[in-house]
This record gives sequence, structure tokens and C-alpha cells, in this order.
Amino acid sequence: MKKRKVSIEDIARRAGVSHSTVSRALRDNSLISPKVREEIQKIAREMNYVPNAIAQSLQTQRTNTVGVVVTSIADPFYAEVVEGIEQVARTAGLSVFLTASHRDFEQEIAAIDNFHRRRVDGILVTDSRINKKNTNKIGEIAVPTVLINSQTEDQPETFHTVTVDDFLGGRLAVEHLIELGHRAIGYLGVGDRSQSNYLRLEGYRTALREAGLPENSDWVAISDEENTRINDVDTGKKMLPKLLTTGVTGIFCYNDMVAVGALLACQELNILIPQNLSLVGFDDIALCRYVTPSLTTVCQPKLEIGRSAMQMLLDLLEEKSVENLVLSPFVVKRNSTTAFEQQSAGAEGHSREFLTANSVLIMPDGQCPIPPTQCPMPNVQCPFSIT
Amino acid sequence: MKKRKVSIEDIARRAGVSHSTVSRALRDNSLISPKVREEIQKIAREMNYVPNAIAQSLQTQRTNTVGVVVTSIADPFYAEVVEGIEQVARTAGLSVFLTASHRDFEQEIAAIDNFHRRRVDGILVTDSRINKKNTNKIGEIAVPTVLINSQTEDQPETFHTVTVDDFLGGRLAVEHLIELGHRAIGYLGVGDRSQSNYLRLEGYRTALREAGLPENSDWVAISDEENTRINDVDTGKKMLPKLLTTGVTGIFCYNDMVAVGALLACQELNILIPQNLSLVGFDDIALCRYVTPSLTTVCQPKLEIGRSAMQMLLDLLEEKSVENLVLSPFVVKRNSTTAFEQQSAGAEGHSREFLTANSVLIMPDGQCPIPPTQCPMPNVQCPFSIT
DNA sequence: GTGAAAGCGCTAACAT
DNA sequence: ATGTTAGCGCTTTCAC
Repeated sequence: MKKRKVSIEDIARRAGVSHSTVSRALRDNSLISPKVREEIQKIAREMNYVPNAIAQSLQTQRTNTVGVVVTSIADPFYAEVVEGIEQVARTAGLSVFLTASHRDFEQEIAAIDNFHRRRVDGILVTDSRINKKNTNKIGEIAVPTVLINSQTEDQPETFHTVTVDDFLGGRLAVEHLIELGHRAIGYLGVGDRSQSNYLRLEGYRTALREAGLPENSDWVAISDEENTRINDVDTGKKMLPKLLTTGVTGIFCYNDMVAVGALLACQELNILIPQNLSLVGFDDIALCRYVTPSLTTVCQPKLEIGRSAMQMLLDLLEEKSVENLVLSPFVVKRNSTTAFEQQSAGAEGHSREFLTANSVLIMPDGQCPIPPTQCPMPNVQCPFSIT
Repeated sequence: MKKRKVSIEDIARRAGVSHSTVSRALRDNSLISPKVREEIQKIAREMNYVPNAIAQSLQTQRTNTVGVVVTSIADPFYAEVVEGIEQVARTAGLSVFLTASHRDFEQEIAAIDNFHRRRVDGILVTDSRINKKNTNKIGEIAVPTVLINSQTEDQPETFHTVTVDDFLGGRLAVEHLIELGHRAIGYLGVGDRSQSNYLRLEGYRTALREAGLPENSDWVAISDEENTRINDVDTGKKMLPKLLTTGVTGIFCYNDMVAVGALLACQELNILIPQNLSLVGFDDIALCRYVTPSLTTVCQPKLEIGRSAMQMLLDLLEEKSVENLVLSPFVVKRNSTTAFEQQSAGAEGHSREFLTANSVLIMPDGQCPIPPTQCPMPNVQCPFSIT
């Protein structure tokens, strides 16, 4: 098991040539007499030769690796981005190192530093927290680095970037609700001081302003967990009630996970989506299609983000000049949003009672208000959460 | 930008010592006079020295890296497993290479071969397709390798394994349904000839047999897409109708994604879960808690799988002897399963019409059969899919 | 076309 | 306690 791997010298000895000849033969270098080349390759195969990439790298100063920093490996959003990264990395013959930052600045720096020691050819960082002040902490910018959806205001211009336009995304989300006739629209965000939360909120505000709609500070709820966004679903769940009492008829959520949290909270409160409330998410992760109702959201082109960023890195490695990329998000309409008129029509009568359910629960135990024997629809799933 | 990195020789020159002294000082080696050590470390810091891990590896024959092969980077199940892997890898100072196999044997081999060239210290393979016959294709088993949930019957005994007991999982799932009073239970599986599908099916059969319940070949539906499981959700969606017509009252699905597909199919067919049909998944991915109704499932301890496998690899690297590990899955009861009595009670009357909805749709366009003006519950979400 | 020799940046005997 | 020397396994001039 601990047997030493065979090296080109071993092959050379066996073939009766010098190791440099073997080196050339193995890589189809220039004009080696074709027959010795064949011979050497055959011997190599017989000896189960596996080239030592470490030794190659030391010599060529190229590792054919890229380092990727993600927020969390199990983050469904970045998982898809990484999928895109790996696709083009693989076709270019590059392997990828994956490390999680958990949105922590120190961990991000540590990961990048580690990549530097390992002499990766390039680095991709998602959700970066690096700004100009702390750039020097990671030494010289020795390695081509591209930032994906960077979260700082002033990223050093030595880095390149691929970004989705959060501001536009926020506007599109809110414009969608406005088109549906909503006039009281809320924003449910996360409090980790990230740039994307700020920009989506700005998009929200701008859309309201441009439509001549009122703004109300009560309509904006930002969770106060500063740095640790453990679980966006829980955040959404916890924050929803605050917004409900303000009378909003539609809510734009920071992302899909937050929106799903809001959705689940509504189910518990017997508030119907979209009949009583319209919900818009952000990201368009797979989950959107699986919840009930399916989630209207602002789609980020995740695979494309990953592919473009990796392609940009490849260009950088070839010393091509590259331009920062800003991709446009777009709305994917599903079933969590509906026209306000329809919504209000359906919500006439008892609706207010449901809407304020968190404080005035009609059925505290979540039971259906209609006696089973009187239910005219015994065969359909009762929308009241009977757990 | 292309400036050559500083090496220990550069530091040595500046400090007026030999490069080996620097080497020792930088790694707190044995008894270097503390003051020159401090001095050297200071200089190194000033010069922004970044150790070259490649050169270190060439010398020490240790790369401090592990290679991980996953089915797909965006697979929510293995994402969590990898999360566990990375956690313990990081604390051990190891970096992880991540590559996708897409459940393809050739790609798996290619990934492992690549890891061999890169001289990773250990390899972790999920969903492996390697068996004894083709082992030799990857040369000597030079590197400690542990297989996670291997999918072949006869894995070479030179590999170590961490596995979740699929057979037990299948039994538990079906026993859960039996305890709820179900007697006609189906299995919805995937046709990629994987060992886990086979074992879960065997567990299903055994549970039925042990309970003295009837078995019916019509109750078992396996998708016929041989190798390419593009999307398990679509598989579930597509296969569900076949099972429905057989009169089963509960279905055990190969995994959660398949179950979610089944769930969505039921929504379209106006079949209520769990009132008309109970559904059990497998894996317990996060999604289970977000769909409506939430999904009863057989939980695989994903983080623990990852952590144990990585720990096993660590032990192997220290030449400790290790034992293959079989972890036990367990049922997590949620809202997609319910007692058959209750189910049938609720399904009395018109239920059959809904149950066979795929062939005898009462409302072909998915509209609620009750005229809006007569609906006694205008404020609740209509369970009929009005899209 | 092929061999000899240097060197990539480091660690680890072996001297001193 | 520190310097000298020899590799780790490869690529790449530079001769021939």
C-alpha cells in the first residue's frame, strides 16, 4: 500500500533512455521519433505510471487549480453557481478547491490565504466581504481573482467582478406587484449589512417612488441578527407577523428562503397566499417550484453567473483584458402573487380577521372554522393547518 | 502582477542566514535560538512571504488535500454530506477538491484518476459505481479511499465504506405506513440499477411479508430511464399516475425528490395528501419541511455521514485500523402520512372520483367544482389548482 | 532526436 | 544552534 509510485526515471531505466526523453514522449513533445514514443507510452501504461502533478506544478509554476470560496457548501443558490463554475473549469482542465466562508470576513481571508499558499491559478469568491481598507491583509494580489456578487461597497479595483443587478431586481419585483394593483407593499430583509440587501431595498424604494406610491417605514422589516444569518427561512418566519399588522397586501422578500419562511408563517396563521397576501422572492432556487403555492421570484441566472465568472478567470489567465460583468435578473411569475382586486375581492368579509390572525386568531388551535359535518368539500385538502 | 513570489532564500539573504535556518524558524522547528526565530518571522511578514505548498508537498510527499467525488454539486443531499466532510477536513488542515461524477462510471474514474495525479492524501467517493471487475482501471489503490453509500454490490475490499442501511430504511418507511393501518402500499423507485434502489425495495418487500400483507407487482413502479436520472422530481411526477390506478393508499418513494414529484402530481390531479394518499420519502433533505404538506421521510444523518467518512480517512492516514461503518436511518414523521382509517373516512363519498382523477377528471381544467358564489369558504385557499 | 544538467521551493539528514 | 548538501519528480534549456 505504501509502495512508491513509479516515476519517469523508472520508465527511463526500463526503456533504456534518459528521463527527459520519457518526459517528452509522454507529452507528445515536438519531434520524438514516433516509434520510441509509442514504446515509452506503452511501458508507462504497463507500469501504471501516474504523472505527479505536484512536481509538474513546481516546475511549470502552474497548478491548474482554482479556489472557490462559497458562503456555505449546502447553500442551494451558490451550489448552482458552483455547478456552472465546475462545468467550465473541467473543460479547461482545471480542478476546483472548495471552501466555505460562512459569510465571515476572517474565514474568507483565511480561505483566500490558503489558496495563495497552494498556488492556485485563480480565485473565485462569492459574497465577498473584502473592501479596500482590508485588502492588504491578503498580501499582494498575486493571483487573478474574480468576485461573484461582492457584498462590499468599495471592492478594490484590482479584483474583477461578476454581479447580478440587485437594484434592478428589487425594482422588478416591486413593479410586478404594482402592476398587479398593489399599493401597500412591504419589504422583508436581512440585517447582515450586506450590499445586496441594501440595493434590493433601494430598488424597492425607487419602484414605489416612481409609481407615485406611498412609502411607509413600517412596511420595511429588517431582521436584526447582525452577522449570523443562520437560517433565512426562520428569519422570514419570525419577521412576517410584524409586516402583517401594517396592512400591506404584497411583500417583496430579500430572497427565496426568506419568502418560504414567510409562506410557512402564513400557513400557520391561516393567511392565504396569494388570496390574502402576495409574496415575491429572489434568486429562483429550485425550491420555488416545490412549495405551495409556487413562488413568484426574481431569477438570478445562477449557472451563467458561475460560467461567466470562470470564463473571466480563464481569460485573465491568458492575459486577455476583461470587463466586469453585470447580469440582469428577471421576474418569474408563479402562484404566490395575484392581482390586488382579485385578492381583495376574495378577502372581503372575514379576510381582515385572517390577516390579523397573529393577534386575533379566529381558530387558535388551527382547526377549520367549519364543522366537519357541514363541510361541503370533504374530499379536498382543508387549507387550515391541522397538524 | 507577475512578480515572482518571495522564497525562503530571499528571506535568508535578507536575514544573513542560510535558507534552512529560515525553513526551521518559520515552522518553529526544534531549538532555534528564539531571538533569530522572531527576527526571521518578522522579516518574513514584512516581505509578505507566502509559503509554497507545492514545494512543501513535493518534499514531504503530503499534499494535505482530499478529493471528493459527488454525484452533482447542486445535489441537496450530498451538499450536506460534503458540508460535514469539509468541517472535519478543515479542522485537520486539509483542503478539499470537489468533482462531480453525475452518476457516470467513466466520469467517476476520471475524477479519481485526476485525484491520483494530484497526489491527494485521501479520496472520498459518493454513490460509487466501482466494483471488483473494474477496480484495476484506476491503477493500484495507492491512496486511502472511502466510499460513501456505494452503489455496487461487490465493492473491492481494499476500499473502506460508510453506508446508510437502505434495507432498514425501506423497512422502517413501510412499517410506518403499516402501523398507520395501510394495507395496500406501493413503491415508487428509480431505474438506474443502483444498489440503494434495490435495497430499499427489498426493505419494502420484507416489511410487507413480515406483516403478512399482500404483495402486488402492480404496486411497484420503477422508472425506466436507465442511467440518466436527470431530475428525480420529474420522475416522481411522471410515475405517480401508474401507481394511483392500482388502489394503493400509501406510497414509499425512493427519495424525497421523487416524493415531491409525486406530491406535485397529486396537486395537479386534485388528490389530497395525506387525506387521499400517504407519502413517505427518503433522505430528509431540507425541502421536506418546506413543501405542503411537509414530507414524512426516512432520515439519513447527512452531516454525520460526511464527518464519519472524513474521520475514517483521517484515521487511515494515521495508519490506524478502521472498521466499515453502517449508519442507521430513522423515520421522521411529518404531515404527508396519516392513519388509513382517518384517510378512508375522509375519502368516503366522492373520494374515488378524485383518486382516479388522472383518468376520470371531474374538473378537467382544474377549477373548483363548487360555484364561487356558493363557496362557503371564500377566504381560504382553494385547494383546486387554479393556475 | 536524444542526453546532460540545471532548477522549481522546499525539507531533512548530516555535518559542524 | 546553524550551515551544507542532497533530493522530492518533473520540465526545459543547451549541447551533441
